[in-house]
Amino acid sequence: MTEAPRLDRQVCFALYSASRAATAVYRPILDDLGLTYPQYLVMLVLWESEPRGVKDLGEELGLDSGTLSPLLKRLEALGFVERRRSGEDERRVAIHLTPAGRDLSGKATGIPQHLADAAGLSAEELEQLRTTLGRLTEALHRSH
Amino acid sequence: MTEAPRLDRQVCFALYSASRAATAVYRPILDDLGLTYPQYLVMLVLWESEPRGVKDLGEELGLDSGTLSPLLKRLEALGFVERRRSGEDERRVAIHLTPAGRDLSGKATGIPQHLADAAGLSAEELEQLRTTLGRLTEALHRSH
DNA sequence: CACAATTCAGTTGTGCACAACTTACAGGCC
DNA sequence: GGCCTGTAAGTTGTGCACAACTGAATTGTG
Repeated sequence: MTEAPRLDRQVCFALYSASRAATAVYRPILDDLGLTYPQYLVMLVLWESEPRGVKDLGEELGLDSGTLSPLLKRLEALGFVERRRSGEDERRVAIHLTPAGRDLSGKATGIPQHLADAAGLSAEELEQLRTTLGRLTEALHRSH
Repeated sequence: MTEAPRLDRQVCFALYSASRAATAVYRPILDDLGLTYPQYLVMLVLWESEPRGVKDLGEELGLDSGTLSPLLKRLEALGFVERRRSGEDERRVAIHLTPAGRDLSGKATGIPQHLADAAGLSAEELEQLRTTLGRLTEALHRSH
């Protein structure tokens, strides 16, 4: 009696749906800044500390150069970052914020609150969700 | 004192990371079946009941025809589904399973267990996570 | 019946993800 | 020094997501 798994019982589908729904909530807000969601993530990392190498960004976000290289070119075309070959190590490209990129940080301040407002969950629930997801992601990465 | 949001405090990033980590766990398993993760989701829906229209599938999965049309063509090329124009309503395309598509269901039986094993969470935690994510997705959709 | 509005699937274009590969550079080893 | 191994970033190709649009078929309304 082999039974096909059911869609509505899959944690994986719940994650996939929730993730897409969350970026959909962010999309119109980020549109105002001229950013996509992955570009916003890169900016978040840079706002914490810069310059950063491509590999460095990749480790922070779990993305490889195949995703980041073109994304960073687009951010550079938008005038938010600058890519400079490192002098010490010619292999490395240091990603610097431009003044416009730094300014964007202020406009992005209230963005996470939008998600919290739209989420329909209490602050504790959101906090617990974040923690659980963190543990889950860790475990999934360790598993292969 | 406008402070830039921090990456590691964002529920949205936690969702995004966990979702990608989960599909990464599924990827090698689904490779054996010849499916991508979104293709697997479509098959899950069809295994529950078929034939289904494109719009019908889209509502179930939260995907539009722009995503589904080419995906279904690939599933047809793989020999797992057949697309037939409906007789009653010539606008509609009914997606039928082929025998090969039906057979695949058996091979997919154990897949969700892999995620559960890799998750490092108890059954209750997984169940609670699924429920919370469901509520979150609902609320996010309602919010716009 | 006529025809306007709606619905369904598909197409086009952009931007991720990710695998596989390439190129350029760095550092160690003989 | 010459070579070998490893590493950083970039390129290519495939497959989603999703917005915007197209074209065909159906439904609603006068």
